[in-house]
Amino acid sequence: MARRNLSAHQASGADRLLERALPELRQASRRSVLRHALSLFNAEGIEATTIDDLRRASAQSVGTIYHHFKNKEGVVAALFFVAFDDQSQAIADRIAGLSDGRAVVEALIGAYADWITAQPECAHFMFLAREAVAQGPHAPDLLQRLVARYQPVDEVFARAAAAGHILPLPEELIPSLVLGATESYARSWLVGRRQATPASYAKRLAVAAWRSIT
Amino acid sequence: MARRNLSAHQASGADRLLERALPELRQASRRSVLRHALSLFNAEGIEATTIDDLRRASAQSVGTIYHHFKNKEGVVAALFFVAFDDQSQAIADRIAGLSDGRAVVEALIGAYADWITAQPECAHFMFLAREAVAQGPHAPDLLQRLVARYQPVDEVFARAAAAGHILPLPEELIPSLVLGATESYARSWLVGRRQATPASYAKRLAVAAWRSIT
Amino acid sequence: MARRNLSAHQASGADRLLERALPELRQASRRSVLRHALSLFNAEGIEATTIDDLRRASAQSVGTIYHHFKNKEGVVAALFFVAFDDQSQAIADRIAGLSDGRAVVEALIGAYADWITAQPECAHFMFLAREAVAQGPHAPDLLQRLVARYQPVDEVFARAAAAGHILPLPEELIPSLVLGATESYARSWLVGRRQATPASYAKRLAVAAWRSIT
Amino acid sequence: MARRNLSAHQASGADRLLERALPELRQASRRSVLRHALSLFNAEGIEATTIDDLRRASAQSVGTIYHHFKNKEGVVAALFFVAFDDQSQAIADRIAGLSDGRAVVEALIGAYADWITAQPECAHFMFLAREAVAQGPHAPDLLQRLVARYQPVDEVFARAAAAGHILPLPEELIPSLVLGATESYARSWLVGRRQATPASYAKRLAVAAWRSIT
DNA sequence: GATGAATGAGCATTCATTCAT
DNA sequence: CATGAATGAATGCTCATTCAT
Repeated sequence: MARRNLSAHQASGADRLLERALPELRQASRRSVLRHALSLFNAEGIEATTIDDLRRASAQSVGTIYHHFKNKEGVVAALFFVAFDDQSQAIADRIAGLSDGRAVVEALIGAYADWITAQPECAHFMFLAREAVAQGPHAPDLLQRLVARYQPVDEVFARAAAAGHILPLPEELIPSLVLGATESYARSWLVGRRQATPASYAKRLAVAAWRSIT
Repeated sequence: MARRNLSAHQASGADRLLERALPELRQASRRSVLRHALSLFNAEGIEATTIDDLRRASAQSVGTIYHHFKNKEGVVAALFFVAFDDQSQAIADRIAGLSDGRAVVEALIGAYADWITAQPECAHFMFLAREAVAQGPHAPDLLQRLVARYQPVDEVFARAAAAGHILPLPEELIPSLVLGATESYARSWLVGRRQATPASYAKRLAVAAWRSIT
Repeated sequence: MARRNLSAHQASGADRLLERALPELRQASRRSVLRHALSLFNAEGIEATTIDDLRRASAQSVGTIYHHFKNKEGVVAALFFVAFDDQSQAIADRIAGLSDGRAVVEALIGAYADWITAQPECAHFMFLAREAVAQGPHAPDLLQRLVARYQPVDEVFARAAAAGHILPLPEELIPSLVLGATESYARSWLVGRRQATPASYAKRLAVAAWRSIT
Repeated sequence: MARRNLSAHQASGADRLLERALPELRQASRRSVLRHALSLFNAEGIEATTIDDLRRASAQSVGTIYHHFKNKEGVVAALFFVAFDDQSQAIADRIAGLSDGRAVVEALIGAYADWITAQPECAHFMFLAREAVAQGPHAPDLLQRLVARYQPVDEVFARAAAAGHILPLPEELIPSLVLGATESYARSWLVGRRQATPASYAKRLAVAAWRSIT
């Protein structure tokens, strides 16, 4: 059951992320639960991590966990959205102002690869939790955020396609062509099957993505 | 909990696959368990499916399931390898005799997309079970089969790289560049987020893959 | 879990009763808790109603509930005695001044049936809570009030028995003979198994009660 | 919470009843659970009795209890219906062949009072569990059995009413007039508020019942 | 007095696995 | 070989109550 221990050397990455997301002092117990949930979910798997594991690791009471998150599913969702939103922000920051297709592809893949490399714990957890969140009661939240994240990208691509700068591809195929390879490599790296960081391949992945749609 | 019902119109696909893999008459009970396990794992999730669900659906006794598969993990692994091997065979059949890089990419992606389209239940289950198998006691089996499957492909790519027909890319990056987009699209289609079959995009995915490494 | 909804058309009955019992302005929060406790206890059952349900419905804080009622058992007891006392008053009003056995039976059954018909919510709750109160720390309170309520009736019956107007029955049997049928019918009506109100049968029940002891 | 301990001197009554109902050797574990459930439910209350109490008292495993009864609610229902059916049989035996209204009233009240006196544990539990069963998933079972039990009685009363031997009373009022007093006294006796057994008053209760409807 | 965050013992129930028949 | 009754550790979750602010 145990996966590669991602927490040792990058703990501070996730810590900083959580402090960014939950800055208030009164959120300390909330943050403690999420911080340790991240490690445990990654190390043991989501289903294999019990509320009691969470309680013990975060030094909070069961009641407090349920008070803040309502549910085990609520802990998963809260953590997922904290990570998702941070990732979205990183992407938005890098894309802001760009209108050239190629530049957007580079920015998107760069931001994605860099964020995953900087936040391997969160990134790994996002792959773990994604399907559960997409099938759970927070599915609408996820959908709305996905639309918001990719809207600027979609618009640039639409204009690039209209201008003939990229191939006239079916719309539902483009996301896979652009991000499929990066996601695939990131996934492999996160589970320890690859050595070099996604960030180190960002350029090549961006070039390949651009070539695959032009 | 329930995912898109994959079984209705393609039941015969998985049925035929299982008959190919377990042809003997005495394997009928084994086959029945695997057949219904496939549906249940896809519909409810692997962890959410209980041995008792399996017993009820397959009309076998608990004892029989344990006799054939040793434990629940054994059912998952058996089903996974039946599907994996069938997929490997489909790929091997299509690649056999090819030595041109481009032709191999087309064959590989074509075989992969076609197989997934023909066996959506098995394909979906493979995505569900992959991490569990890769972490479980059958990890070595999986590794060995992966090596065997991709050895011919790797050799062709190595020669193509040496001949300068493809870019001199890091070896660990190539699988993601070649199959990442296809896998990404297949995953989305299998959970119902895409309409057109992977098979229908096989050509375009192959072209994109080839362009991304040349 | 849900019982027949008693609250819709008779809400005002219980509201008036509570205003009679807790007239002071500062009792508003107390009254609000009791008002909503009545509905919830009837709808969900006493044990199934949580303090948090009470808090939400009454728009009070947990602390306030505990301040006023000490604990959950205290809410039950307070509500029970408010209802009990109102019912006792209705009976006392109707019996006052009567000394004839038959007239007392008619008055008692009439008052009882009328009160239950006018206060179905309170009456239903009294059946729900009675055993709990009789076994709890407020048992002496209940006993004392029961004695006080039935003392005038008992005296009239004792004189009637001495005068030979009613049968020489064992004392412990009389309450059941007089009120058993009315209580039985009221119980059935309150849970929705009978259509006509207890009040509409009060006359017949009184006649039957009188005949059963003469 | 604790009620009067009914079990000490009458244990054998309930034991015999359960052996009548579950005679098979293989039912031993089932019977043990029901036997101890009866005592615990009566002593502590149904809601206050935990599955773990049942497990400990009956010396069975949790799994066995759930295997046999599915639920805590299932234990309650099983016990209720064993008692109910035994009571129904006692009534049916006494009523069989009677066609005279008065004789039927006497037989019904006699059988009822005698059974309660002989089976105070079961009788007490029936009062405890009745509403829960009537509201739960076994409500239809209860309804059907009630109809079956009282059908012969209803027919005799209908003929007696047609012949003018009893008053032309509303049908929904009759059960309360006939059994209300007996039920009321039995209830009081079972919780220890009365000394003399229901059986010892059966005659008087029957006379009173008959007078109340004629 | 009023508030509501925090507590943690306790509960019903599940389920993979065993093993006597 | 096949069966399915029996097991009991483990789990997610509830909820009455407390108490610092």
